[in-house]
Amino acid sequence: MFQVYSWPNVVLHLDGDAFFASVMQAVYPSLKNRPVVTGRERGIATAISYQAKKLGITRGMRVWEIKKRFPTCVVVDSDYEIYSLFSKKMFDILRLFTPLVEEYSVDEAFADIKGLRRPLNMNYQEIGKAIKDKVESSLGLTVSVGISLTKSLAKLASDLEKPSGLVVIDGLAIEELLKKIPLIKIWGIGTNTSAYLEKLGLKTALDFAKKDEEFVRKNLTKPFWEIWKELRGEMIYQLNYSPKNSFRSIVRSQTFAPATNDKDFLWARLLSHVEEAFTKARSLDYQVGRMSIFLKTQTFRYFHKEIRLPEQISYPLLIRNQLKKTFEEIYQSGYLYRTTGCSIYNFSDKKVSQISLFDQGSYKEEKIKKIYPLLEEKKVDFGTKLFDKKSFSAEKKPKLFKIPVISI
DNA sequence: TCTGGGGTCCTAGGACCC
DNA sequence: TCTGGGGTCCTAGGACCC
Repeated sequence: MFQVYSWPNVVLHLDGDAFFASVMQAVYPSLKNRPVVTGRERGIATAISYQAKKLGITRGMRVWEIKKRFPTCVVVDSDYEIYSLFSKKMFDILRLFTPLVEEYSVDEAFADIKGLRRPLNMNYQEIGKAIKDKVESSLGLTVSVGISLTKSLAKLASDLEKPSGLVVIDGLAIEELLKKIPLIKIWGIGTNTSAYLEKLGLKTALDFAKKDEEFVRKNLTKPFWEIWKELRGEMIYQLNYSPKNSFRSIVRSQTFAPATNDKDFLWARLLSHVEEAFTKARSLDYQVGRMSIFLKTQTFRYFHKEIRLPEQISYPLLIRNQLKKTFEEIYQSGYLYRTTGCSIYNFSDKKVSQISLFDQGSYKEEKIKKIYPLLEEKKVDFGTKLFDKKSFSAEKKPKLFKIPVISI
């Protein structure tokens, strides 16, 4: 049933252990071997060192609660620049062994190590060990490594003996591995699908992998068929070696406490999210083809609507009226809202887009472009109330400033 | 896990057209 | 005016990941 020929493909998964917390411990020796939590600036535990996990601290726990209940725990601000520096070093070390590296996220990478046994004169176990040792000794933190026939299997393997684990699963060992894995632990199967599969009588990854194709096609959609194949040792997910420097969408959102139905407040937050999203788009030289805005209520209802854009744009000022109109459509006074946000997508590259001098919209856009830097500096928001971002705190309601109307 | 913020991909079904 | 059938495009929404 499973792929038994040992190594049709060899995928290595490298995963930093409690990465953000471990980086902090590597950078600040005083934190070594101590319970450490990052995310102080947000008031919520983002990453938790293994020592802190032992105390019972979990992701999302409030910082005040941690300080109160676990006084020995050190809570620090996140430092994404340091994380990304360590991330880069980690990937560079992996590249000493093979150029075929996919940087999957800041703390995870896949590598194709097929065919390296002979040139390195090591078996796959030894190659994994060499990579792991090199990363750990160079960076002063631990990582876990999984090696198997597909990405999905390699990911399960790396997770099996965390922290500082090294697990190699060849074709013959797949069944033993999957036996131990509950459905929810499979990459790509979340709470909904695992609950659904349990209803159909399955419990483990092995139960799922053992089902025949007809069952999978009848009961599940394509993404799960792919996972099913991957678990059986058939490589469906190819590695992607191109650096991640493009986006299909950009989201900016913020949750505040307490929830509110203050319309001016919500509108102002929303506008600043739109500005932020477009600012990032401009920094990438993207023009924006589509966008939507959303509100989430205290009871986790989600209201959102797409805004029709007349053309590809770079500055949201052009569509401020539609924005306002759409906001009015989704805002209902009967709810308390906890989150506002905006999403922009359908990008085109500004450099290659055509700008016609006779095009009314583009002309207006050119004009806006000239005055926009001034506006950004002053945080002018064209006739509505605006919040100074620095004075904004999720805990207390910010002050309102009245800004004069400017027209162009 | 009582829920922060930033992403990706897939699919059903309505609108519209012939 | 009613009717059948099929294709494509688009949007909302679901599910999942780090």
